[in-house]
Amino acid sequence: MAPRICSVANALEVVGERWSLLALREVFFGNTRFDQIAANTGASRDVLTVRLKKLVAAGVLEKHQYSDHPPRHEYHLTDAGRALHNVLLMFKEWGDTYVTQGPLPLVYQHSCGAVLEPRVVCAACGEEATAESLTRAPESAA
Amino acid sequence: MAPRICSVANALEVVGERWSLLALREVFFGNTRFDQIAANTGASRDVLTVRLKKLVAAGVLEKHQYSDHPPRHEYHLTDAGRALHNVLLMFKEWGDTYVTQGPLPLVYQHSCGAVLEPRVVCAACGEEATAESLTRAPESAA
DNA sequence: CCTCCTAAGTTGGCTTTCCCAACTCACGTT
DNA sequence: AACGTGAGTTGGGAAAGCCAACTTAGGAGG
Repeated sequence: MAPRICSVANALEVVGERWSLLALREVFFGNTRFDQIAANTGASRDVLTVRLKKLVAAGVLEKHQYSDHPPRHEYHLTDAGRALHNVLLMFKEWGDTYVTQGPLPLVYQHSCGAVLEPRVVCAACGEEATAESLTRAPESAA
Repeated sequence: MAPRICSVANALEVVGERWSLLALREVFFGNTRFDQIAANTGASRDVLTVRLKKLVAAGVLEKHQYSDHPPRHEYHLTDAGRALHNVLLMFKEWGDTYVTQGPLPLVYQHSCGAVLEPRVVCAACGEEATAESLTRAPESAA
């Protein structure tokens, strides 16, 4: 039997390798340079080189040269990269709840003033989208 | 410099290895047996054995014996496992939008009747939680 | 009873990643 | 001239992953 065709699997092909998401986390934090990313993630430099190349090739990051002499660059998020924020947010929420011990290393405040408690909802009705509230739509292929 | 302490990193320690999330996807789909998971993910059996053990040890899955003679088991989600649905949903959404080519392999319908378009919102105000709408709260450690 | 079948792994051998530390290279800076 | 910095490269060993075959424990069919 061939493995299931699935967008989760497709997404993981692009950003599922070790360090990829942590590198993106750093870029979201504004740490856009190679050495910063290396230091803050803990990834080894050679692997990080490969990961960043792949993320650029996949259109998740863009390499910007911000100085000609000497040549210096920064990595910036594309639209696709920015869209990964939700993934990171869900990982953070899950890690906060089920893995991290003691005080949380980071707490977000939403622009409304409240401490962020993220919820995934259906855009149409605004109700929470839980596993139980979802069924396969007739639009589904295969 | 030591790597950043972060719940995303902590979460990835638990479910960030290759095949872990795909194995969980299968359990969400109701494919709770070893051979089903192996077939539908494409993971090799030895690696899958290790992953499932780790997920059980981490409290994400539970191994249930559903037959004594012969001994047969199924993997079931714990609360922590169920909470990972949001992560999978965000990966699916991102993969659908930025990776998967052609017709989507799976479309969800929400219980409200609409095709699911998931949105991450702040539980307090209901507004979308984007990267720009978030700031570090004073509650944050370090 | 003997053979086939299924579930759930194990095992052996090989290939690919990963990690670490050191090295490079092209500039600046003092 | 010597030193520092950003951004990788390189070499070598350790760890993880892949595949196919094997095992174990119990049905089911003839």
